Amino acid sequence: MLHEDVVGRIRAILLDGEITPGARIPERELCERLQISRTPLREALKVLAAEGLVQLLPHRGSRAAKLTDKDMRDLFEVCQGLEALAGELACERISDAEIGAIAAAHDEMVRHYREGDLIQYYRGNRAIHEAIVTAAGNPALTGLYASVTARIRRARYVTPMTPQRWALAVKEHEAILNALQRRDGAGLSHILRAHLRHKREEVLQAGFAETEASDLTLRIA
Amino acid sequence: MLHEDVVGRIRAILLDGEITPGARIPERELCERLQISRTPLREALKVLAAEGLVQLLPHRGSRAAKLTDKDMRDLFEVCQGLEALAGELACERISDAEIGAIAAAHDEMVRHYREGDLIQYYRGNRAIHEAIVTAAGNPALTGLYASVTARIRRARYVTPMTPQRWALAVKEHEAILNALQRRDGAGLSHILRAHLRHKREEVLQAGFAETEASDLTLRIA
DNA sequence: TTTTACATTTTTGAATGCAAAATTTGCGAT
DNA sequence: ATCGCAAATTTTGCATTCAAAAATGTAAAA
Repeated sequence: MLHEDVVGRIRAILLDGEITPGARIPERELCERLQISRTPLREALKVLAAEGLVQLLPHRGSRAAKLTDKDMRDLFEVCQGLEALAGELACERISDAEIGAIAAAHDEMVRHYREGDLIQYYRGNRAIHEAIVTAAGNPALTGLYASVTARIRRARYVTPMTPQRWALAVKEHEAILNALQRRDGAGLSHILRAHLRHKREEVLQAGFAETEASDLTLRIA
Repeated sequence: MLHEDVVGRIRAILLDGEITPGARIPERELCERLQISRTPLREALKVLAAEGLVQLLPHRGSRAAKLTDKDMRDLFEVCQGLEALAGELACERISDAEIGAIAAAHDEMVRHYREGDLIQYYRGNRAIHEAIVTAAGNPALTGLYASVTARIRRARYVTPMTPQRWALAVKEHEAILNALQRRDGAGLSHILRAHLRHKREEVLQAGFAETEASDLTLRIA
């Protein structure tokens, strides 16, 4: 009843950016806060280290994993590959109902775009990508995807979203939905790669930042 | 000095099949054998559970993860996707020296094929695939690939290797090397997918087995 | 003879304790 | 005043201990 939650709670703390990348993770403090002893906490930290969210230094405690630019590029590449694979598989297996749900989510996302609501747009965007991965019907793939996106998201970088980029992203999403509806696996795979590549370029251009999100910037994933 | 090894040693025990899939993992026994207390052992088991090699049942201990046919199919699909991605990236980044090393490994593998040495053939085969993934120069990808192949390998299934299949595999490997030498990413990606698909078909046709490897059968990965 | 209820044993999950390593602090010398 | 070194404190890693849950075994009743 204890250990299962602990991993999730610490993961949430890391993803929320409450402990910033590279910062030390104070065992005693977390123990008090979560009202647990060090044993389950340390077990959880080992698990998170295996996931790549935490870095364990022998006799020097654990830190929130600090990702370099190279690490981010690598993760984006893998994310791209996984999404491309998911897209192909999804086209073979997705049901009409699932396509309908994604189409609905897409329309809602486009509405948020028209309203200029970037936060809701990103939320919808993420939901669509996750739905495609889920539609692949491959739990192993879903798990790896979740792990990779978690690491990317944790990086807490910010990127300016220009009107041009935003318009391009929406356009690409139209193509994604279209390919999905035609169940064109190869096509979808191709579009997803381009889509992710564009996103990656934004991110790497922007670099990392510790600043909070302002009007036109937002951490994405 | 303790915990780092423990995960590796237990992983080795699982990969060697010393604890068969589905079997319970006796904590006390392993503690005595590894000469450690339960704390680091349990930490290691949690890590391996996160990797998918171990299954944790609340208040019922841990078991070596039992993979269903579906699980295997899923893992093969992911493996395919990762290798395809690795192939593309490798073609962009691989050095002439690395290509040379892979070509040498390939020639050696073909020699083992000609000699009918299946065990050495598989060893070489695996080395080549790993070299391609490494050549992608993406540690995140390498890590995920290692995790997926470990889970597949651990399944300890056997598959009969017919002369036809073997010949096809070698032929495909010729194509793989060729695409790599031409740095034809798209082509390599395509070939690797087909290659893995064939391998998967063998495996799923054969199903799982607990029997030991005989002359013409061998567990592969 | 079979089944069910209960007590015992075993095993798991978490807390605490202890030794070693690292960081911090304080003191003295230059 | 600053640098260096050593002692003290903190923190980490592992072992041990303790409580709770599950498995097992036994006995009694149908």
